Amino acid sequence: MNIPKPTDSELAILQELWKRGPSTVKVIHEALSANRDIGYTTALKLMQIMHEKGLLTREREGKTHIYQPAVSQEKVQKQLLNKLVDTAFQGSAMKLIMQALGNENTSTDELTQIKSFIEKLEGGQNE
Amino acid sequence: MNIPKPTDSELAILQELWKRGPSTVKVIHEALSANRDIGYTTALKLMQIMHEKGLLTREREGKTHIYQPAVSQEKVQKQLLNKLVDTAFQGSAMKLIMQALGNENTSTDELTQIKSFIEKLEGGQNE
DNA sequence: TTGCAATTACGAAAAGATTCGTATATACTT
DNA sequence: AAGTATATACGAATCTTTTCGTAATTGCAA
Repeated sequence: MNIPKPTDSELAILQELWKRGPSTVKVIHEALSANRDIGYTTALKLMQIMHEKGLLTREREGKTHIYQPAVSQEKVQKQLLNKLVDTAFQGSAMKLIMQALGNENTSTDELTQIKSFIEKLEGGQNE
Repeated sequence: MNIPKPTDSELAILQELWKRGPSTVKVIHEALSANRDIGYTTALKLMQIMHEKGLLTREREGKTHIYQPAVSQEKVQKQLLNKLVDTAFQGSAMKLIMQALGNENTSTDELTQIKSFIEKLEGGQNE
């Protein structure tokens, strides 16, 4: 069984949960409010829907619910990345990587990190 | 004035136009039909909307319209990539690149290409 | 010019996402 | 036990995207 692709709002909520760990609607609502105007019940409803969809798990704790991501950050990143590669880069991860490298000024330090990561990959891939 | 972010359907149409060059609705509809069920007037409407939004230009040619992308593929790729970096990778292009590298099996050949691209970047960035 | 086939224009329905108001439930305080 | 504050549940309005049916237009062929 596969998880559905999260919408933009849902992704924002997942980000907060990955960052903060298990949280109440109240906490997430406050976090989202820092970035944009959003009513409490809007946040609540979104999280309820995400729970129905299987994106979040929850547990009762007294009168509130404690929510948690039901999916790992890595898995969702992978999902969104693959989709972008398919729809915008003709399925070529390399094209995407080149664009990403060219886009912003990645620091020389980061470039070095990436390079050594590639070298590690090259080592493992020789068979 | 900035172009709006294309939706998924719109992106699919842009891809066809980038690939094929200026095309009629008929041609694009046929191309899309290869991948999914879509009515002719649906494709037409999408392209009309994209024209209104400024994503496509068009020109009358007898009784039909010839459509063209009004935005470059690279610009749209950049736009979508930046958005993904922001919303899913905490603004870190490096994280995204590492994920992309790890994800699929990029061929050793491609890895080499990427590495030499990085070296070129490093060269230019030392100042 | 009349008729036909292809194309466009338009409007509105359907589906999905986002928003929030109001009602209900819950636990704590007095 | 009653009152209060906080949280949840629910339903509906709104907005965006996708869909397509129907009507109008266009150019060509007879």
